[in-house]
Amino acid sequence: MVTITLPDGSTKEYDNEVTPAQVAKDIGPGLAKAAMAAEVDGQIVGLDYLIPDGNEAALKLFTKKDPEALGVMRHSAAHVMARAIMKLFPGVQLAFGPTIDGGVYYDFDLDHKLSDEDFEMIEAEMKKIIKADEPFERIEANREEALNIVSDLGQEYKVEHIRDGLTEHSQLSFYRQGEFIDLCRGPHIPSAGAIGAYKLLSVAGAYWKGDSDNRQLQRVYATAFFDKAGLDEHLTKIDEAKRRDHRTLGRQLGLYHIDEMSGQGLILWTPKGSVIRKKLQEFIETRLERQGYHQVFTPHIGKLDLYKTSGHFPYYQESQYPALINRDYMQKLADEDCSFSDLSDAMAEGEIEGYLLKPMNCPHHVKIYDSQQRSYRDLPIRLFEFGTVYRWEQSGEIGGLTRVRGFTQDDAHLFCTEDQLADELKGCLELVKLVFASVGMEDYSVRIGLRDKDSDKYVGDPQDWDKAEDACRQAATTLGKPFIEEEGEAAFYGPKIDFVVNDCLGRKWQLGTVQVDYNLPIRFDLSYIGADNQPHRPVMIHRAPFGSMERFIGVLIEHFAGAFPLWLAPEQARVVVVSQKFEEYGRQVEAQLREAGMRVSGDYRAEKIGAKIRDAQLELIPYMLIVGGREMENGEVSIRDRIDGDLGAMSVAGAIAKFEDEINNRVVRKTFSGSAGLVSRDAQNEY
RNA sequence: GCUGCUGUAGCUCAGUGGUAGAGCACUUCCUUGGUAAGGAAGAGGUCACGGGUUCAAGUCCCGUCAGCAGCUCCA
Repeated sequence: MVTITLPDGSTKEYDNEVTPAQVAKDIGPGLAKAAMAAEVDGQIVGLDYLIPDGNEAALKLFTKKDPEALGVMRHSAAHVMARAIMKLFPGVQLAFGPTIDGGVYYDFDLDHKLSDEDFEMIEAEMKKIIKADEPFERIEANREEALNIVSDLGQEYKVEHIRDGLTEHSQLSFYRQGEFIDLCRGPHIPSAGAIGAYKLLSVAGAYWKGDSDNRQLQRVYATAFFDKAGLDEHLTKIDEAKRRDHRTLGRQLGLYHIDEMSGQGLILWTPKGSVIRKKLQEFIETRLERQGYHQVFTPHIGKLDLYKTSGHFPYYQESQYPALINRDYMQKLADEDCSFSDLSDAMAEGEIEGYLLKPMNCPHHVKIYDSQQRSYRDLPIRLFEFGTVYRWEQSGEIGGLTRVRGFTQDDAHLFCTEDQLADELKGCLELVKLVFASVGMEDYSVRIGLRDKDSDKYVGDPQDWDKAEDACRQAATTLGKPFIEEEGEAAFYGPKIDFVVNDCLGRKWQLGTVQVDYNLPIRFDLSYIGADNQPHRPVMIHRAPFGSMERFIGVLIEHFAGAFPLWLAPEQARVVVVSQKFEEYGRQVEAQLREAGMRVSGDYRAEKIGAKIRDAQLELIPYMLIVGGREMENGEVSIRDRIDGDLGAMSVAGAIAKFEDEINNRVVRKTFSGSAGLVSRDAQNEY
C-alpha cells in the first residue's frame, strides 16, 4: 500500500510500489506526456523512480515549465553530448559531467583537440540522437557489477571513481540511452526528444578531480533549454554581459590602459579613470579621519630583513616579484663565482641581501607603530594608507582590473588591546557596509574564512586562532546579513571576514576584507605598556573596505554598466552648442561650471546637434547643457539628462545648484536606459 | 603555471600562398543646425615579435610575448 500526497493536498492510493509516471498517467494523459521529472519527499527523481510499497510519499510532478525539470533535462543533454562525442571520436574517456549555473559541462579525455570548429558537427550528431527520442533507462548495480560494467566499457576514470570516490555507495546506478551507458546518479528526463534547444559554448582544460598534478581533460561547456526562445534569451544575456564587461567598457570609455610593453597586469590609469579612483579615495578618506584613523605613507619597497621578519619573504616567494639584490652583495656573489643555481638556492633559503617590492603594507605600518613606545592610553591606533603592492600572480590568472600584479589597497592596520578587538572589528565592518552603500551595491555576500585545522600552513597559536575566529563570528553577526563560514579560507596569519561580489560574467571576487592577526605582533615583538605598568602584546587588524582600488573599480564599472553616478563620473557635464555661433556663450557657461568645481567639457565641432548629443550620450556623460539663441538671450542652459532626456531650460546658477546637490548627496540614480546597448536589463541588477 | 583559442589601421573586424581591405574614429573642406549619426576629400599598417619552409608568407610550421575561456593558485 502506497499513499501519494499531491501538492494540492489530494491523495492517491496504490496497492503496490508505484512510479511517478504511473501517478501522472492516472491524473491525466496530458500530464503523463508533459511530465519530465518528479520530486518525492523533497528529492528530485526520474519518472521511473519506484516509490516503495508500504510508504506515504509527497509527490510533485515537474513539467517543462518548472525550473527543476530544466536542471534534469540539462543533465540529460550532457549525456546526449557525451554520446555524440563518443560516436564522433571513438575511444574517448568520460570523466565528470554535472549541471552548473546556466548549463552543463562534461570532461573528456581524448587525443583529438576539440575546438569551436567541432561544435557544429557535435551539435548535428546530438540532433540525430534527440530526434531518435530514445528513452533514458536506469540500471541499478552493486559495486562489483558496476565495476564490471565500467571496465567492460573501458572507462578508466569511472573505474577509479567507483573505487576511490564512491566508497560509501553499496548500490550504484547507470543510465543507458541507446548504445550509450554512463555511470550516473540521475535522474533524467524520460527520453531525449524533450531537449528542445541546446548549444555548445566553449571548451577549456580542466584537471581530473581538480588537481593540477592530475592529467588535464577537455571540458566542454554547453547549455540546453526546452525551447529555442529560452536558449535565445540566454545567449542574449551572455551577449549583454559581454558588453557590460569592464574590459570592454574600460577601453570604450578610456578609463585605463594596460600596455604589453609596460607589463602584464600593471594598470595605467588614464585621466578619466583616475577621477573615479580619486573620488572614491577622497570619499573614504573623510570617513576614516572621522573614525580616528591617521594617514601614513610608506615606500614601494622595503629591505628583505623586513619581510624575513614578517614571514612574507620565506613563505610566499613564488607570489612575489624576485628580490632586488644589493649591488655590493651582487658583486660579492660574483667574486665568489656564485652560479645561478647557487643564487637560486640562496634566494630560496632567504640568505641574500636586498630589497623587495612590497607584497603587503603591514610590515611598514608595524614599523611605524613600533617607532615609539606605546601606552594602553594610545590604543587603538589606526594607521591607513592607499598602499600599492606588487604580487606575482600566475600569468593565466591575470585579466582586466580584477586580477592584476600591481594594485593599491585602501589599507589600514589597527593596533588594539584584546578587549578592544570586538569593537574595532565592528567599526571596520561598518565602514565596509558604508562603502557598498555609497555606490548602491547591495548584492554582496559575507564569508568568514576559518583555518583548515588539518593543515600546517598557518602560523600562530591554535588558542589565539580560536579566539580570533570567535571574534570574527561575533562581529559578523552585527552586520545583520547572513554570512557563511568556510574552512581553509583563512589567511596564513589569521581568520578573516571577506566581502564577495559577482562580476557580470558571474565570477566571484573578493573586495573588502577584515582580518585579525595575532601573528605579526609576535614576529615583530610589538608591545604597549598597560595600566599595570607591564608590557603587553597588541592585537592587529588588517582591513581594506574596497579591497583593491583596481578590482573595486573593475566591479564598479560593471555594476554601473559604465554609467557612473554624478559624483564619480569622469566627465560630469558637456556643453553642447546648437551651432558654432554660440561658441562664445558656450565657453562662458563651461567656465562657470568649471569655476563651481565641476568636470565639464564643451563640444564646439561643426557637427549637427543630434550628432553631438549622440556622442555625449554614448560616452555616458550624465548631463548635457544645450545652449543656443534662446538660452543665450536669457542667460540660461537647457539641461539634457542622460537618463530622462530634455529637462528644459534653467539658469546657469540653478543648474549648478542642482548638480551640486546630486554630487554632495552622492545620488545613485536608476541606470541609464538609452539605446547604447551598454545596459543589461537583468532585474536583479537594477539600481 | 596548465589546456585550448586568438593577435591585421586608434576601435570592431574581413582577408587560406601571388601588389594589404571595410565600417566607425581621426584630419581638411563644405554645411551652422534645437535634443541619438549632414556631405565630400584625405591621412593612417614592419599584418604582435623572432626564426623556419617556399620562387613567393598576413596566410603554412616552430618559438616568444600578449589577450580570451576554463582549470589550478590567490599572504
